[in-house]
Amino acid sequence: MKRGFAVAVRARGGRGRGTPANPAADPAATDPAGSEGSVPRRLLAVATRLFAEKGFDRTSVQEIVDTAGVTKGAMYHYFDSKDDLLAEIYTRVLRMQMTRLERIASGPGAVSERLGEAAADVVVTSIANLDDTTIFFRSLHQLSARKQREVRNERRRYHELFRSMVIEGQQAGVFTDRVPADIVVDFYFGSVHHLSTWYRPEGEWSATDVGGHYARLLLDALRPGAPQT
Amino acid sequence: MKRGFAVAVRARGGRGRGTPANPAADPAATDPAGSEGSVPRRLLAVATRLFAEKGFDRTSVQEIVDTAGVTKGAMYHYFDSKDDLLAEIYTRVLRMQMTRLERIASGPGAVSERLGEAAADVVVTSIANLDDTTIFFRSLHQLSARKQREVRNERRRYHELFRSMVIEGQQAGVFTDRVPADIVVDFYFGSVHHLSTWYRPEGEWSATDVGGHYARLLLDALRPGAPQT
Amino acid sequence: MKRGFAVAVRARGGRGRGTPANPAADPAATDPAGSEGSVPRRLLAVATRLFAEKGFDRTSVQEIVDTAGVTKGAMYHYFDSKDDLLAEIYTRVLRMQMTRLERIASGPGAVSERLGEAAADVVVTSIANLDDTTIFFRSLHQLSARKQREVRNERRRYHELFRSMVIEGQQAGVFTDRVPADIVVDFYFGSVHHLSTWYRPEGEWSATDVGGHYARLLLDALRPGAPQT
Amino acid sequence: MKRGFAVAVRARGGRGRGTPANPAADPAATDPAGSEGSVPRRLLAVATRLFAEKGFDRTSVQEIVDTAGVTKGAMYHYFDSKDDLLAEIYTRVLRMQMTRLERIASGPGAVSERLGEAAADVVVTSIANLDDTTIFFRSLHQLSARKQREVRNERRRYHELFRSMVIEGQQAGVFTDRVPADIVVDFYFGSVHHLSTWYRPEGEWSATDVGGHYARLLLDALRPGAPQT
DNA sequence: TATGAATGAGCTTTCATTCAT
DNA sequence: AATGAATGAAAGCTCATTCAT
Repeated sequence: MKRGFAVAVRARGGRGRGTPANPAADPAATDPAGSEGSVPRRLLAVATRLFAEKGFDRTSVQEIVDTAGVTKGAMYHYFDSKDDLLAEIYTRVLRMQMTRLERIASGPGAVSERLGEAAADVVVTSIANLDDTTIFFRSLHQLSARKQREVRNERRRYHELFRSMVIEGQQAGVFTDRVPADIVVDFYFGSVHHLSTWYRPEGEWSATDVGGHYARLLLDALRPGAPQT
Repeated sequence: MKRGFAVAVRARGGRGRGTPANPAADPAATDPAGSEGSVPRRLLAVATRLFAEKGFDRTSVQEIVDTAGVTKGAMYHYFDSKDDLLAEIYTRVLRMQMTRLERIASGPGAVSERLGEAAADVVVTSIANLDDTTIFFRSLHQLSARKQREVRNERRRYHELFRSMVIEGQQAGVFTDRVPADIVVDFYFGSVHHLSTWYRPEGEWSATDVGGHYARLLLDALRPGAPQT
Repeated sequence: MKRGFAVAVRARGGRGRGTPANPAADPAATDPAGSEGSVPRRLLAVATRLFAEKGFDRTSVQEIVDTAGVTKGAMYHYFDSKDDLLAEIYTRVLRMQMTRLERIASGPGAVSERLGEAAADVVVTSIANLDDTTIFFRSLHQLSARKQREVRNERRRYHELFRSMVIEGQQAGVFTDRVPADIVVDFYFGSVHHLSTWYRPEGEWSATDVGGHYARLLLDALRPGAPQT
Repeated sequence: MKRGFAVAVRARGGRGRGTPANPAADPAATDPAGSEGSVPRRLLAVATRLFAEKGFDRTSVQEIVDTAGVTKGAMYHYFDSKDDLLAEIYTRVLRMQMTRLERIASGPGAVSERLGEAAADVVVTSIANLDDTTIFFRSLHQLSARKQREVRNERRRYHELFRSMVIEGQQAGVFTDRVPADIVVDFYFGSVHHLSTWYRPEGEWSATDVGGHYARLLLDALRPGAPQT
């Protein structure tokens, strides 16, 4: 994104379900479609939806600006390129999830409680921002090499923090160490990233249900004791 | 794929195996169908590698045929479209995985053994065909609506079979039913599909290692007994 | 067409209505679709239908051979090119119409009777071979320059013969010469060539009706006497 | 045509008026929209000439834009497709001819005078726009099904108006009704549409000559009285 | 007499981006 | 802060024709 613009787009729920993940930050809720928020905000919101729906490469800049009700000139005034729009979405998602994880990991309580809370929270957040989740796991390779590296590094830091809780529990004997912490983390986040391929808001389970079940599965898998044959 | 061609491409795993771009310069012309298998076979192999490396939309037909050492006309002689190439890859993967799962599920042994074997096998197979795995979870939305439906149906059948083992164990009391079988299955296959985002053949773990760990995590999560808080 | 093949395709009616213009030449009437007559005959028949339906440029050789139930190799065995197919159609039409006109023009009877018969006959024949008529007026420019010249020359001979009857009548005082014979002929054949744009076999008028009306209009326009203001 | 552009191209007749292929080499840049009218206007003019010369399918978009001295992007900025260009030509011709006929038909004077004037006028107009006339009768089937229907409907309205004059004369006894008015109209417009296949501006007759002769033939054919045998 | 794989040139269309205003 | 005409490169696909068999 071009320097000098503070955009701070609020998170938007998956495909139309407005489930703000951070409702406190929602300023004006009286926005008819097409004129909500500032121009860059609108562009980012529209791009997120379209990228999730049709994929980055199949979404044209023309379509984005038409849907946002602005012109190409306006878009190129705020963003360097179409890639920039995608990079901005990644930045926003990473920042949000990192912030939440840091708060939980540094909180009080036993490590199993903190890990459980973090595991459930990332599920709930991923569901609340299903479009972001879809884009995240599907469009990484469409980012520039430079930006891909940035994203991967940031992601690694996130995984490290999560992993440090697993290791803490293993060292304390609260979790089994039959499976290396690295693998546990990749195992779990694979499940989380794939939520967008099967979760439907109108379906049987709420985001909280799924968060609870996923956390349960993780914690139970880490229970010490004789392995299941 | 156009009717009347039996292609039977064998699964190929890793990336980077070069295919001469200019087979005209190939002196050993004793191979009647080019430098590496028949033309459609070569096209499918090359397309798999390129789609996994760069994504479907970023791989041009020109690039595919140049790499396979044929012309566009030849490609369109065997395949209806670029989409058809992708569809063929999906068909091949689905058939292979379904066949393996059916064999394992109908085998002898306790349900926990069969589930564990199936869980490990799908990991090993996914790693042996990492390109296929990458394409599978990333390119579904680039298939035609019709073909997408077919793939999803076939995939559902696969999940059903896997789920039936989970349920069998839950009813027998071998597995806990704290988490619904549906969610267990989606949880596990999320992890499996995402193997391609982190697994590196040159890394610390063999495919069998990972298969063992993943199966272990699944079975342990299903162990009956008091839940971990 | 390649030398050495006698094809002698019988005329076929417009779009499915088998109204052979020259029924005496029809040898075998027991032909299931797809195997009627010799290969070149079938190709010509199929090409005629498709060229009339979709236009020359929009009909692919593949489509022609598929419909005729043969392969491309077979087609190129009998015809030099796709253009050759079209040229053959023109040759056939021209020959047929010229033969008929020569017979009528050299017959007995008053010039007005002969002109009327010729005028009606060309209408009936054009309707009986509506596909040919459609192709004739629409595809001339798709012929090679060489073949175009041939067709135009042949056409000129045909017009000359028709015109000679008009002039004969004008000189005999049976027809008015208010309008030059040249223009009368172009005027009339414009109407005839356009039959294929409006005439429908299932419609109100039979081919004979239209032939009668067209001949009537021509003869009445040529009646001597005070002009209509 | 894309919404929002008013093009209003004036009708152009003969062929061969060259348009510089390389307007970049045009020093007189005071004309803000290129060397000859606005870009869409130029494209339409060039397309009309080329479609008439070589046929719609044999004229490539590349050829059109090169001749007009613009790029493909520019063309697709103003027109949805190559078909759209053709559709625009049809719209223009239909509108022009309808307007003229309406003016004449609703004018004063006896029906025979009005019919004669209309008959001569359509000839003169068709000759003044020979390219349009060529395209009109030859390319209808290359239009989209939707647009074809529109054109046919508009054409039917035109024919209806012309036919209403014939019927008016027949009912008044000024014209014979030996031949149904429907057939008279199709007969006459066949002749008119085919003008482009034989009329040459450099030839023996002026457009007015031909218009007079054609109208004469029509009116004389409609004269009441004993038919010519 | 016929096959059908393969060619290679050409087609229409899309699109991110620029730039004069 | 914003417009929208124009660019230029590349995309997917079609097709008449050839040729070894």
